[in-house]
Amino acid sequence: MLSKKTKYGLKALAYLGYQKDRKPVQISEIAEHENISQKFLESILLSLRKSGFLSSKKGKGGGYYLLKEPNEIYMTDVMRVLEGPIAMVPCVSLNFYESCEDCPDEKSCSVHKLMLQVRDSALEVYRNNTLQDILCDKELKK
Amino acid sequence: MLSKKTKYGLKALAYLGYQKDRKPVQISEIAEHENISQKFLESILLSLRKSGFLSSKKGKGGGYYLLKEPNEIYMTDVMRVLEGPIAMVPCVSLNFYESCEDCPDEKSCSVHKLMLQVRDSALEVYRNNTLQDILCDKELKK
DNA sequence: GAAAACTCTACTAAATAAGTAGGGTATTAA
DNA sequence: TTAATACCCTACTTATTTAGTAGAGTTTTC
Repeated sequence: MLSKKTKYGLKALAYLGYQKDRKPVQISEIAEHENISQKFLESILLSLRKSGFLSSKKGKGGGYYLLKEPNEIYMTDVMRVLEGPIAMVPCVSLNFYESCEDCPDEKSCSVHKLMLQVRDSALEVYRNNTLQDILCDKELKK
Repeated sequence: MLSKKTKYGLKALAYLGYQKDRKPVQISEIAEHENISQKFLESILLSLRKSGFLSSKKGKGGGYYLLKEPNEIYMTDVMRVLEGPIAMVPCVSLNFYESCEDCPDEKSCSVHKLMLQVRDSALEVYRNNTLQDILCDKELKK
Protein backbone atom coordinates (compact mmCIF):
# COMPACT_ATOMS: atom_id res chain seq x y z
CA MET A 1 0.00 0.00 0.00
CA LEU A 2 1.30 3.40 -1.01
CA SER A 3 1.91 5.64 1.95
CA LYS A 4 0.29 9.03 2.19
CA LYS A 5 3.75 10.46 2.35
CA THR A 6 4.67 9.01 -1.01
CA LYS A 7 1.40 9.94 -2.57
CA TYR A 8 1.69 13.53 -1.42
CA GLY A 9 5.33 13.67 -2.42
CA LEU A 10 4.46 12.56 -5.93
CA LYS A 11 1.63 15.02 -6.18
CA ALA A 12 3.85 17.86 -5.05
CA LEU A 13 6.52 16.90 -7.57
CA ALA A 14 3.90 16.80 -10.27
CA TYR A 15 2.54 20.18 -9.22
CA LEU A 16 6.02 21.64 -9.48
CA GLY A 17 6.53 19.84 -12.75
CA TYR A 18 3.54 21.66 -14.21
CA GLN A 19 4.99 25.05 -13.43
CA LYS A 20 6.06 27.07 -16.43
CA ASP A 21 9.16 28.52 -14.88
CA ARG A 22 11.45 27.95 -11.99
CA LYS A 23 9.77 30.44 -9.69
CA PRO A 24 9.47 29.12 -6.15
CA VAL A 25 6.09 27.86 -5.18
CA GLN A 26 5.01 28.16 -1.59
CA ILE A 27 4.21 25.10 0.46
CA SER A 28 0.82 26.60 1.26
CA GLU A 29 -0.08 26.87 -2.41
CA ILE A 30 0.70 23.25 -3.12
CA ALA A 31 -0.99 22.12 0.06
CA GLU A 32 -4.18 23.94 -0.75
CA HIS A 33 -4.26 22.90 -4.35
CA GLU A 34 -3.61 19.24 -3.64
CA ASN A 35 -5.58 18.88 -0.43
CA ILE A 36 -2.61 18.12 1.76
CA SER A 37 -1.92 19.13 5.34
CA GLN A 38 0.57 21.95 5.04
CA LYS A 39 2.77 20.92 7.91
CA PHE A 40 2.89 17.34 6.71
CA LEU A 41 3.75 18.47 3.21
CA GLU A 42 6.43 20.67 4.67
CA SER A 43 8.33 17.71 6.04
CA ILE A 44 7.85 15.73 2.86
CA LEU A 45 9.22 18.56 0.72
CA LEU A 46 12.12 18.94 3.07
CA SER A 47 13.15 15.36 2.57
CA LEU A 48 12.76 15.73 -1.19
CA ARG A 49 14.98 18.77 -1.04
CA LYS A 50 17.56 16.96 1.01
CA SER A 51 17.55 14.18 -1.54
CA GLY A 52 18.36 16.52 -4.36
CA PHE A 53 15.09 16.72 -6.28
CA LEU A 54 14.11 20.19 -5.17
CA SER A 55 15.61 23.40 -4.07
CA SER A 56 14.09 26.07 -1.92
CA LYS A 57 14.20 29.74 -1.15
CA LYS A 58 13.41 31.36 2.14
CA GLY A 59 11.79 34.72 2.72
CA LYS A 60 9.75 36.88 0.46
CA GLY A 61 8.88 35.23 -2.79
CA GLY A 62 10.27 32.01 -1.45
CA GLY A 63 9.15 28.43 -1.83
CA TYR A 64 10.17 25.23 -3.59
CA TYR A 65 11.12 24.53 -7.17
CA LEU A 66 12.48 21.59 -9.15
CA LEU A 67 16.23 21.27 -9.15
CA LYS A 68 16.29 19.12 -12.26
CA GLU A 69 14.21 18.85 -15.39
CA PRO A 70 11.14 16.65 -15.03
CA ASN A 71 12.58 14.23 -17.57
CA GLU A 72 15.64 13.80 -15.40
CA ILE A 73 13.76 12.83 -12.30
CA TYR A 74 13.39 9.06 -12.30
CA MET A 75 10.67 7.38 -10.33
CA THR A 76 13.23 4.83 -9.19
CA ASP A 77 14.99 7.48 -7.17
CA VAL A 78 11.84 9.19 -6.01
CA MET A 79 10.29 5.98 -4.72
CA ARG A 80 13.41 5.04 -2.84
CA VAL A 81 13.34 8.31 -0.99
CA LEU A 82 9.63 8.42 -0.29
CA GLU A 83 8.77 4.78 0.09
CA GLY A 84 12.02 3.05 0.92
CA PRO A 85 13.36 -0.07 -0.75
CA ILE A 86 11.61 -1.10 -3.94
CA ALA A 87 12.22 -4.71 -3.10
CA MET A 88 9.58 -6.28 -0.92
CA VAL A 89 12.09 -8.32 1.02
CA PRO A 90 15.61 -7.27 1.98
CA CYS A 91 17.17 -10.37 0.43
CA VAL A 92 16.26 -9.24 -3.08
CA SER A 93 17.10 -5.58 -2.58
CA LEU A 94 19.78 -4.09 -4.76
CA ASN A 95 20.35 -1.09 -2.54
CA PHE A 96 19.52 -2.38 0.91
CA TYR A 97 20.49 -6.04 0.76
CA GLU A 98 20.25 -8.11 3.90
CA SER A 99 20.01 -11.83 4.12
CA CYS A 100 17.06 -13.41 5.85
CA GLU A 101 17.55 -14.62 9.35
CA ASP A 102 15.13 -17.44 8.94
CA CYS A 103 15.91 -18.82 5.51
CA PRO A 104 18.39 -21.65 5.39
CA ASP A 105 19.25 -21.05 1.79
CA GLU A 106 18.41 -18.15 -0.44
CA LYS A 107 18.88 -20.11 -3.64
CA SER A 108 16.10 -22.52 -2.80
CA CYS A 109 13.76 -20.06 -1.15
CA SER A 110 10.40 -19.76 -2.84
CA VAL A 111 9.65 -16.36 -1.38
CA HIS A 112 12.96 -15.07 -2.64
CA LYS A 113 12.26 -16.49 -6.07
CA LEU A 114 8.93 -14.73 -6.36
CA MET A 115 10.02 -11.47 -4.81
CA LEU A 116 12.96 -11.26 -7.17
CA GLN A 117 10.55 -11.15 -10.08
CA VAL A 118 8.28 -8.65 -8.36
CA ARG A 119 11.26 -6.42 -7.68
CA ASP A 120 12.41 -6.56 -11.27
CA SER A 121 8.98 -5.79 -12.63
CA ALA A 122 8.56 -2.80 -10.34
CA LEU A 123 12.06 -1.57 -11.17
CA GLU A 124 11.22 -1.79 -14.84
CA VAL A 125 8.23 0.47 -14.38
CA TYR A 126 10.11 3.02 -12.33
CA ARG A 127 13.09 3.07 -14.65
CA ASN A 128 10.80 3.82 -17.53
CA ASN A 129 9.08 6.69 -15.85
CA THR A 130 10.43 10.14 -15.18
CA LEU A 131 8.37 12.88 -13.65
CA GLN A 132 7.81 14.13 -17.16
CA ASP A 133 6.26 10.81 -18.15
CA ILE A 134 3.64 10.85 -15.44
CA LEU A 135 2.54 14.41 -16.03
CA CYS A 136 -0.69 14.72 -17.89
CA ASP A 137 -0.40 16.35 -21.27
CA LYS A 138 -3.62 18.23 -20.78
CA GLU A 139 -2.37 19.98 -17.70
CA LEU A 140 0.94 20.78 -19.35
CA LYS A 141 -0.75 22.94 -21.89
CA LYS A 142 -2.39 25.17 -19.35
CA MET B 1 7.35 -4.26 2.33
CA LEU B 2 6.18 -7.83 2.50
CA SER B 3 4.48 -8.64 5.75
CA LYS B 4 5.66 -11.44 7.96
CA LYS B 5 2.23 -12.93 7.55
CA THR B 6 2.62 -13.16 3.81
CA LYS B 7 6.15 -14.40 4.00
CA TYR B 8 5.23 -17.15 6.39
CA GLY B 9 2.13 -18.01 4.42
CA LEU B 10 4.19 -18.45 1.27
CA LYS B 11 6.76 -20.53 3.07
CA ALA B 12 4.10 -22.78 4.51
CA LEU B 13 2.48 -23.22 1.09
CA ALA B 14 5.86 -24.07 -0.35
CA TYR B 15 6.55 -26.55 2.44
CA LEU B 16 3.26 -28.28 1.71
CA GLY B 17 4.01 -28.09 -2.00
CA TYR B 18 7.16 -30.09 -1.45
CA GLN B 19 5.31 -32.94 0.19
CA LYS B 20 5.18 -36.13 -1.82
CA ASP B 21 1.65 -37.05 -0.91
CA ARG B 22 -1.42 -35.45 0.52
CA LYS B 23 -0.80 -36.57 4.05
CA PRO B 24 -1.62 -33.86 6.57
CA VAL B 25 1.33 -32.01 7.96
CA GLN B 26 1.11 -30.68 11.46
CA ILE B 27 1.41 -26.99 12.13
CA SER B 28 4.22 -27.67 14.55
CA GLU B 29 6.27 -29.42 11.90
CA ILE B 30 6.04 -26.54 9.47
CA ALA B 31 6.64 -24.01 12.22
CA GLU B 32 9.80 -25.73 13.37
CA HIS B 33 11.13 -26.32 9.92
CA GLU B 34 10.56 -22.80 8.75
CA ASN B 35 11.36 -20.93 11.94
CA ILE B 36 7.89 -19.56 12.46
CA SER B 37 5.96 -19.01 15.66
CA GLN B 38 3.52 -21.87 15.80
CA LYS B 39 0.57 -19.89 17.03
CA PHE B 40 1.10 -17.20 14.45
CA LEU B 41 1.40 -19.78 11.72
CA GLU B 42 -1.76 -21.37 13.01
CA SER B 43 -3.82 -18.29 12.27
CA ILE B 44 -2.17 -17.82 8.90
CA LEU B 45 -2.93 -21.39 7.88
CA LEU B 46 -6.47 -20.98 9.07
CA SER B 47 -7.03 -18.05 6.75
CA LEU B 48 -5.41 -19.96 3.88
CA ARG B 49 -7.77 -22.82 4.59
CA LYS B 50 -10.75 -20.53 4.69
CA SER B 51 -9.70 -19.11 1.34
CA GLY B 52 -9.67 -22.50 -0.28
CA PHE B 53 -5.99 -23.22 -0.75
CA LEU B 54 -5.68 -25.79 2.00
CA SER B 55 -7.67 -28.33 3.82
CA SER B 56 -7.13 -29.71 7.27
CA LYS B 57 -7.74 -32.71 9.46
CA LYS B 58 -8.21 -32.71 13.18
CA GLY B 59 -7.09 -35.32 15.68
CA LYS B 60 -4.54 -38.03 15.40
CA GLY B 61 -2.57 -37.88 12.19
CA GLY B 62 -4.10 -34.53 11.50
CA GLY B 63 -2.70 -31.39 9.99
CA TYR B 64 -2.84 -29.34 6.81
CA TYR B 65 -2.50 -30.29 3.18
CA LEU B 66 -2.92 -28.61 -0.18
CA LEU B 67 -6.41 -28.65 -1.57
CA LYS B 68 -5.27 -28.04 -5.12
CA GLU B 69 -2.27 -28.97 -7.18
CA PRO B 70 0.66 -26.59 -6.83
CA ASN B 71 0.32 -25.61 -10.46
CA GLU B 72 -3.26 -24.57 -9.86
CA ILE B 73 -2.46 -22.19 -7.03
CA TYR B 74 -1.82 -18.78 -8.53
CA MET B 75 0.20 -16.19 -6.72
CA THR B 76 -2.40 -13.62 -7.71
CA ASP B 77 -4.93 -15.29 -5.46
CA VAL B 78 -2.47 -16.06 -2.70
CA MET B 79 -1.20 -12.51 -2.48
CA ARG B 80 -4.70 -11.09 -2.36
CA VAL B 81 -5.50 -13.23 0.63
CA LEU B 82 -2.25 -12.73 2.49
CA GLU B 83 -1.29 -9.21 1.53
CA GLY B 84 -4.50 -7.57 0.41
CA PRO B 85 -4.97 -5.58 -2.79
CA ILE B 86 -2.19 -5.90 -5.32
CA ALA B 87 -2.74 -2.32 -6.37
CA MET B 88 -0.88 0.22 -4.33
CA VAL B 89 -3.71 2.72 -4.42
CA PRO B 90 -7.42 1.93 -4.34
CA CYS B 91 -8.13 3.93 -7.49
CA VAL B 92 -6.20 1.45 -9.65
CA SER B 93 -7.46 -1.67 -7.94
CA LEU B 94 -9.36 -4.16 -10.02
CA ASN B 95 -10.86 -5.95 -7.04
CA PHE B 96 -11.12 -3.24 -4.44
CA TYR B 97 -11.71 -0.10 -6.45
CA GLU B 98 -12.35 3.13 -4.64
CA SER B 99 -11.89 6.60 -5.98
CA CYS B 100 -9.57 9.02 -4.24
CA GLU B 101 -11.10 11.57 -1.97
CA ASP B 102 -8.46 14.11 -2.73
CA CYS B 103 -7.93 13.82 -6.47
CA PRO B 104 -9.99 16.14 -8.60
CA ASP B 105 -9.65 13.95 -11.64
CA GLU B 106 -8.37 10.45 -11.97
CA LYS B 107 -7.59 10.82 -15.65
CA SER B 108 -5.07 13.55 -15.06
CA CYS B 109 -3.62 12.24 -11.84
CA SER B 110 0.09 11.50 -12.00
CA VAL B 111 0.03 9.12 -9.08
CA HIS B 112 -2.76 7.16 -10.67
CA LYS B 113 -0.84 7.01 -13.93
CA LEU B 114 2.24 5.54 -12.31
CA MET B 115 0.43 3.20 -9.98
CA LEU B 116 -1.55 1.77 -12.85
CA GLN B 117 1.66 0.61 -14.43
CA VAL B 118 3.01 -0.74 -11.17
CA ARG B 119 -0.18 -2.68 -10.64
CA ASP B 120 -0.05 -4.19 -14.08
CA SER B 121 3.54 -5.21 -13.76
CA ALA B 122 2.95 -6.88 -10.41
CA LEU B 123 -0.14 -8.60 -11.74
CA GLU B 124 1.86 -9.93 -14.63
CA VAL B 125 4.36 -11.53 -12.28
CA TYR B 126 1.73 -13.09 -10.08
CA ARG B 127 -0.30 -14.37 -13.01
CA ASN B 128 2.74 -16.10 -14.35
CA ASN B 129 3.59 -17.81 -11.12
CA THR B 130 1.84 -20.73 -9.52
CA LEU B 131 3.06 -22.36 -6.36
CA GLN B 132 4.68 -24.97 -8.59
CA ASP B 133 6.71 -22.28 -10.34
CA ILE B 134 8.27 -20.94 -7.18
CA LEU B 135 9.22 -24.30 -5.78
CA CYS B 136 12.87 -25.12 -6.15
CA ASP B 137 13.60 -28.07 -8.40
CA LYS B 138 16.32 -29.28 -6.12
CA GLU B 139 14.01 -29.63 -3.17
CA LEU B 140 11.39 -31.32 -5.31
CA LYS B 141 13.65 -34.22 -5.96
CA LYS B 142 14.22 -35.00 -2.34
C1' DG C 1 -13.08 -41.19 27.53
C1' DA C 2 -8.55 -39.37 26.53
C1' DA C 3 -5.28 -37.61 23.49
C1' DA C 4 -4.28 -35.18 19.51
C1' DA C 5 -4.49 -31.29 16.74
C1' DC C 6 -7.01 -27.92 14.62
C1' DT C 7 -10.49 -23.81 15.57
C1' DC C 8 -11.68 -19.61 17.36
C1' DT C 9 -11.69 -15.42 19.94
C1' DA C 10 -9.43 -12.12 22.39
C1' DC C 11 -5.55 -9.79 24.17
C1' DT C 12 -0.76 -7.51 24.29
C1' DA C 13 3.25 -4.98 22.99
C1' DA C 14 5.75 -2.79 19.63
C1' DA C 15 6.17 -0.36 15.51
C1' DT C 16 4.66 2.69 12.14
C1' DA C 17 1.84 6.04 9.84
C1' DA C 18 -0.05 10.34 9.69
C1' DG C 19 -0.15 13.85 11.20
C1' DT C 20 0.44 18.42 14.63
C1' DA C 21 3.06 21.84 17.55
C1' DG C 22 6.29 25.16 18.33
C1' DG C 23 10.29 27.47 17.94
C1' DG C 24 14.47 28.67 15.01
C1' DT C 25 16.83 30.48 10.89
C1' DA C 26 17.68 32.67 6.54
C1' DT C 27 16.28 35.99 3.08
C1' DT C 28 14.28 40.16 1.43
C1' DA C 29 12.39 44.70 1.56
C1' DA C 30 11.59 48.85 3.80
C1' DT D 1 18.42 47.59 11.50
C1' DT D 2 13.96 45.71 11.80
C1' DA D 3 10.04 43.26 10.44
C1' DA D 4 7.81 40.20 7.52
C1' DT D 5 8.07 36.11 5.03
C1' DA D 6 8.62 31.40 4.43
C1' DC D 7 11.35 27.57 4.89
C1' DC D 8 13.99 24.61 8.59
C1' DC D 9 14.16 21.64 12.38
C1' DT D 10 12.98 18.93 16.32
C1' DA D 11 9.77 16.82 19.00
C1' DC D 12 5.37 15.20 20.24
C1' DT D 13 0.63 12.94 19.79
C1' DT D 14 -2.80 9.84 18.25
C1' DA D 15 -4.43 6.13 15.72
C1' DT D 16 -3.66 2.10 13.36
C1' DT D 17 -1.43 -1.98 12.17
C1' DT D 18 1.70 -5.71 12.76
C1' DA D 19 3.33 -9.53 14.94
C1' DG D 20 2.69 -12.02 17.80
C1' DT D 21 0.68 -14.69 22.45
C1' DA D 22 -3.01 -16.73 25.50
C1' DG D 23 -6.58 -19.62 26.50
C1' DA D 24 -10.47 -22.17 25.80
C1' DG D 25 -13.41 -24.88 22.58
C1' DT D 26 -14.31 -28.41 19.06
C1' DT D 27 -13.59 -32.36 16.22
C1' DT D 28 -11.48 -36.73 15.13
C1' DT D 29 -9.22 -40.98 16.20
C1' DC D 30 -8.09 -44.77 19.06
